[in-house]
Amino acid sequence: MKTYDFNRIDHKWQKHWAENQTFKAENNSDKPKYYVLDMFPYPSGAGLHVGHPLGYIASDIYARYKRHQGYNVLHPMGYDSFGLPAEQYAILTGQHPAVTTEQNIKRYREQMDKIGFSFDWSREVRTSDPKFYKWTQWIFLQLFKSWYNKDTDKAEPIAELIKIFEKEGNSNINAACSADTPNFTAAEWQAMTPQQKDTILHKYRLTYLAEAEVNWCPALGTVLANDEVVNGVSERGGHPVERKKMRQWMMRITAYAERLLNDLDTIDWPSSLKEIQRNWIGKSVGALINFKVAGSDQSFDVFTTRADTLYGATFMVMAPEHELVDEITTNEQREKVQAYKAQAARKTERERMTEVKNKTGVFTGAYAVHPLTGDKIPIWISDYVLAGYGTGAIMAVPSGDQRDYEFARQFDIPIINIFEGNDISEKANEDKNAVLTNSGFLNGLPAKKAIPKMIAELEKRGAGKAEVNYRLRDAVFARQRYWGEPVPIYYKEGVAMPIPEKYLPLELPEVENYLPKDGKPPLGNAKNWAWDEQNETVVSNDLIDQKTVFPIELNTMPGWAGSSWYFNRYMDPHNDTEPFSQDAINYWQKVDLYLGGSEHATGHLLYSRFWQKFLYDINKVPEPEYSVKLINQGMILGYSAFAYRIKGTNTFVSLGLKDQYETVPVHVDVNMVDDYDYLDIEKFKAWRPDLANAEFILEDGKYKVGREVEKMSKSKFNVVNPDDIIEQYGADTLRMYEMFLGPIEIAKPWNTAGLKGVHNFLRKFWSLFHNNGVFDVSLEQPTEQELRILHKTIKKVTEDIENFSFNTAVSQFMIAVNELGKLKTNKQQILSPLVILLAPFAPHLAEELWEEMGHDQSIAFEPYPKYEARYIKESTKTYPIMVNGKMRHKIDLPANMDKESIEKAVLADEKVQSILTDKPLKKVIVVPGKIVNLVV
RNA sequence: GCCUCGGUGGCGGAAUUGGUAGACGCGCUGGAUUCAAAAUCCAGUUCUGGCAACAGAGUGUGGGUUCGAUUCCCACCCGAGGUACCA
Repeated sequence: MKTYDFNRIDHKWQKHWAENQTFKAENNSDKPKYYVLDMFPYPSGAGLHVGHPLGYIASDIYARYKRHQGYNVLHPMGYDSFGLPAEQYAILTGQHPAVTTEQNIKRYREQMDKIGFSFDWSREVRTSDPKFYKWTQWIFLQLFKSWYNKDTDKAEPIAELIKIFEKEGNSNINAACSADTPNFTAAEWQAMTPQQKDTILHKYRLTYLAEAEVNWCPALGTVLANDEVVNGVSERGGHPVERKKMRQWMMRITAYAERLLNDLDTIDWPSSLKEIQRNWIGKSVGALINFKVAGSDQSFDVFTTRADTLYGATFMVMAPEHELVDEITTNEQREKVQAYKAQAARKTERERMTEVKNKTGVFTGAYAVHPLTGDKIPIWISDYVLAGYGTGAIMAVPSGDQRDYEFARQFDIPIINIFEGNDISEKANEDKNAVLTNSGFLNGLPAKKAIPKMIAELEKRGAGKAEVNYRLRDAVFARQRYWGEPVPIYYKEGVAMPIPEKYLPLELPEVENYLPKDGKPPLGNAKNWAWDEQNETVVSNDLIDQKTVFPIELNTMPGWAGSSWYFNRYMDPHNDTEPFSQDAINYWQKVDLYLGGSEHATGHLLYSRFWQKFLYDINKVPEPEYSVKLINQGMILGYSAFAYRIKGTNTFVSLGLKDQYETVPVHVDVNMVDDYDYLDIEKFKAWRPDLANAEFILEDGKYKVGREVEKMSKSKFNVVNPDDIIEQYGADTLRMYEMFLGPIEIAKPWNTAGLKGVHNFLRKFWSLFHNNGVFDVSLEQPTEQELRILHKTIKKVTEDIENFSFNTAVSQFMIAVNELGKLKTNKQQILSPLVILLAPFAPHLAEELWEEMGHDQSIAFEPYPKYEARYIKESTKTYPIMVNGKMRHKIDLPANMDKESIEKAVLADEKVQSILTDKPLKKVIVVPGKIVNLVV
C-alpha cells in the first residue's frame, strides 16, 4: 500500500465496529455515565444531504471523546417515523406507509453507517413501532387519568378528584381547568348522568375533549397546531388554513405554563432558544377587573396589565365572538352588531392582520359601570380584541394605549388624559414611568406604585383581583390522519373510555384507502375498528351493538407525540412491561448533551419538557428537566446556482452580460458547476430534453452562473449528497470538513472549496506514520521541541472540544501536523497520543494507524492523553513593546522575570531608547507575561 | 413595532478576565519539481505608499471610558431568527 487508502480503511473499520458491537452501552458500569443525544430524524424519501449529519458528527465527536475519558456513554439513534409525507405518498400510490417508511429507514441507515457514527444501534427506537407506541399510548392514558392540582402544583389522579366531587363538589378545588367549568355541589354531582359527569371531568383532565377553535386545513383534511401554521398557510405544503370549531382531543399544557417558564432558569440552553420559549409562554402579570352592565345583573371581566389606568377608561371593547354580546346588544343596534359579527367571522386571520391600520367596530348600545366612579361607559365590539386571549374583553384607555387611542379617534370617543404633562393630540402615552393625574387616589404615582394600590382597592370593593395571564394555549392533540399513533379511546354511550392498559398497544388497523371519507378521518375506512368490552379485544365494526361493542376513536396522535418522550425509551428500549424500568432511568437519569435544530423551539422542545414534568409528577422519572445542556446546530445551506434565460427564448446569457437582456433565472443543478462558478454546458444540455437545443451567450468563452444561498432542497437543485463526498474523499474528511466549516451553532452555506485542505491534512497525518508508503514509526526519545508541540496540541484540542469549538480544534490538528511534518517526526511517543486525540474526529484513520502500531484492541476506549504543564510553559517570553497602545517593538525576556526587572530591561534596550529620544516618557505599564506599554 | 443574536481581509472563519487583530483553511501571486500538466513542496498574501527598512489607516457608523477597546458603555445603520392588534 502506497497511499492513504481511505475507502478501504472506512469499510474495514465500519465492519469491525458493527461485528464487535464496539459501541454497545450497558445499563450498569463502574464508570460514570454520560448520555449524548441527537434529535432523531424523520426518514424522508429524499435521503440524507450533507446538512443532516452536521449535528450527528458533532455529537459523535463528543461521545467518542467522553468514551476516551472513561465514561460509560449512551449514544443512541432512532427514527421519528410517523408523519405526513409517507401518508401522502400512500394516498398517491396505495403503497402502505409502513413499507415506504421501512425503505427510507434502510437508506438512512446505510448513509449514516458510511459516516462512521458510534451509535449503539441495539437501542434503536422507531415511533411507528407498536412496541414503542404502546408506551406513547400508555402516557396518553396517564394524562387522561390525571388533573392538575394548583395547591400541590402537580398532576394527581382523577379518581381522587372524583372522590372529592362526591364529598364536597368542586368549590374547594384549585385546579388548572377549562375556563367554562361550572360550580357544583356534591349533591349536584351525584345527580348527574354519566355523560354529564364525563363532560365535567374533561374540563379537568390533562388530555381532554373540547369544542375548540382549531386551524383546519381543507387541502390536507386535518387540523394543525399553531406551530404547524406559518403565515396563515400550512408549514407542510403551503395550503390555506382556516379557523373552525371542532370537538378535539387537547393537551392541557397551560397547566404547566409557570413551571415550564421557571425551569428555563435551571437549564443550560442557548439564550435565544429560551427567549423563544419565554415569549411563546407569554406570561403577563396584571389584574382582572369586573364591570357590571348598566341596567342589568350581568357583569364581565377584563384583563389588564395596567390596572392603574382605570380612571382613563372611556369605553369597553369586546371581541365579536364574546358570549355576552348578543345578550347586551340593544334592539336599535342589533342589526349593525349582527352584520359586524358575520363580517368578522368571514375574515381569515390573514385579512385581520393586513387590516391592522384601520380600526373597525360597532357600538352595542349597552353601557358598563365604572367600578370606582360609577360612570356609564359605552361597550363596543371590535376585532382588534381577540377572543382567545385574556377574557376576550378589554377596558379601553385611549390616553395610555395606542390601539385604544386609534379606536377612540376613529369613532370620536372622548379621551381622558391621565398623565401629568402629557399631550394627547398625537398619540397615547405608553411610558410606564409617566406620573398619573385625574386618577383620584393614584394621582402623583407612576405605574409601578399605582398598580398594586389599585388592585388592593379593587379587591376591597370586590371588583377585581391580581391575575396572571399566559399566551400559551392548550395544544390540539388529534390529527385526521392514518399514519400516526391510534388514540386508545372508545366511546360508550357518548362517554370517552380508555382502552385497558393491559391490552395496549392498540395497533393501527389496515385500511384500503388512506383518504378521509364522508368527513371521517382515514381510520373510518377500517373494517375492524370496534372495541369488544367483554372480551377486551378489537373486533369488526359490524359487531357494534352499543352494549358490549363500541366504536374506537378515529383520530390519531400528532407528530410530536412520540418525540415527547423517546429520549427516555433509549435507556431501556426493549422493555415490554413498562416504558422504561426504574433501574434504567435511575442509572441514566437524563440527557447530558442534546444536539438539534432551533426550529423545534416551540414544538418538540416545549412539548417534551411538558411530558417530562408530567412523568416527574407521577414519579416515573427522577428529573423535572430531561436535558440540562442543549446545543443548536445551524443548518447547512445550499449554494444554489442560476442560469439566465432570455425571456421567451431558449438562449441563456452568462452572469456578467445578463443585465443587457430581460432574463428569467433558472435553477441549475450545482453538480454541473465547478468551483469557479463555470457551467458545464454539455452536462447542462443533457440534463433535460428541453435544454438540448439551448443556445448560450458566453463571456470569455465560458458560461458563468449566478449564486445564491438558500435552504438545501431537491427542488432548488442545490443538494449535495454525503455519499458522493465520502466516495471521493473518505468519511473522515467529510466529518472533519463539516466541523471545520464554522461554529456548529450558526447557519452556513455548503461550499466544497475547503474540502481539499482538510483532506490534505489527513494525508499528511497518515504520512507521518509512513515512509514511502511503508509503515515506519520509531521508538526514539522525542526532543523537547516535539514534546512541546504534542502537549500544546493536547491542551488546545481538549479545551476546544469542551467548548464545542470543533472548528478551531481541527485548526490545532493542522498546525501540529505542519510543525511535526517539518521536523519529519515519526516517533511513537509523539504520534501515539496524537492518534488518540484525533480518534473522535477521524475514527477510521485513527483505528487503522492504531492497529498498524501493533494494538489489537479498538482505539475507542484508550485513555485520553493528558498534557504536562512543563512542556507548555515557555522559558522565554517575547514582550510586545507598545507606545501609547500601539505595537512598536518586541523584546525577548526570561519568562519568570518580575515587574521591576522587566521595566529595567526594556528601558535599557537600544531600540526603546531611540524611540524615546524625541518624546519624554510619562509612565511605564508592565503586565508580567503579557505586555509592556510606554506612555509618552 | 417589540424580543434575541450577529456585523472582522477576496471567501469560511480565529482572537482567556480589555493587552502583538486577521490563527487555521480556501483562493490568489511567485518559486521548486516536471518535456508538460495534475499532484506535492517552499515563500508571500488586510489596505495605501515604498525596491526595502518602514510609515499611515484599519474589526458596520459616530461618540465615550481607558496607558491601551474586535472586547466595556451610549446613540445610530445594516443583517438573520423569533413574534405580533396579547390589553
